[in-house]
Amino acid sequence: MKPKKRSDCPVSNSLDIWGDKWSLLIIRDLMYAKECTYGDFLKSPEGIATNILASRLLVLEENKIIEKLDHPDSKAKVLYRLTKKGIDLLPIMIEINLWAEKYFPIPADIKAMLKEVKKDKIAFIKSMTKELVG
Amino acid sequence: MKPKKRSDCPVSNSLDIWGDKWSLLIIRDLMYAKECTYGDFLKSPEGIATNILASRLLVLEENKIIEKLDHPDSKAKVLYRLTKKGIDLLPIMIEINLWAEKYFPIPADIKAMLKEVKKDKIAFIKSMTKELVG
DNA sequence: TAACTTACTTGCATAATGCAAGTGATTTTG
DNA sequence: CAAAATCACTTGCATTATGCAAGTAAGTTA
Repeated sequence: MKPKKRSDCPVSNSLDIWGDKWSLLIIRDLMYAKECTYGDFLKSPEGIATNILASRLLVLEENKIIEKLDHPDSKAKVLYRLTKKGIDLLPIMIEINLWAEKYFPIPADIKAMLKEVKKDKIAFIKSMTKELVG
Repeated sequence: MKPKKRSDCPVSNSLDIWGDKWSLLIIRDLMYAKECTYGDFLKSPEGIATNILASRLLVLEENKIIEKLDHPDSKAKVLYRLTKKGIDLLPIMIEINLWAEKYFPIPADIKAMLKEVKKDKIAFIKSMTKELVG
């Protein structure tokens, strides 16, 4: 663990963990899929480099945002999952999507999801959290 | 403008603009102060380097998150302000603070602000938006 | 008008990212 | 059951971004 703490600001502290171009995409994948293997992350459309993926996964794990699980089918595979701390990033992720929707063109499937969000944001978060925890 | 667009994902598109360790801190400063000079940003506790600050301000301006204004007192000074697009990042900023509050120790003044937020999030955003726009 | 601010730029060292190839432990296949 | 494939990474190296210190030009103050 590096002695990174630029200030007492909560925003700064948060960015010290996941404030880069890749971490939130890893977290996004886990929110959509609940469980991902290393290879699953590599398949995402943004095309993360494998060494970067390894280093981000390590930082996220060290900070208890994600955790590793044994894969039920094979010892060669590893499953990654969000912890509660990671799942709690969901409101941030949703607000990012809502902001983006206002200013960029958005894929139809995500637009449909955001329609649900806007009906009842709290209910949406609660239900998705339940799904990810369980 | 660089041809940066890693995917159609709204999260990815957003991170392409402000997904780094500094941009959201600049935006935070503008949310607290409404208007900042170049020197004001440099005074923030995280200690951004002046060349990095210049490059981030440029990217944020190119993406219409912030805008430059003439300083009323002096031609030597420049005022930076959030655009509506920038102000609309407020919900994200709030959720980051709320997440951080759950998992880190938080300065008392920010804690007090978050208490207000939790009383009525929508009202808080509306009133702060109004203040920043006006 | 000389000293000082202000908003940057520049040069250079260091760190992070990106790409291609490699490794060792499993797991599947012929 | 040995060889090929899969899986989760590492490693080496080129490129890019960040960080630091110093410099500069326009504008302001004493």
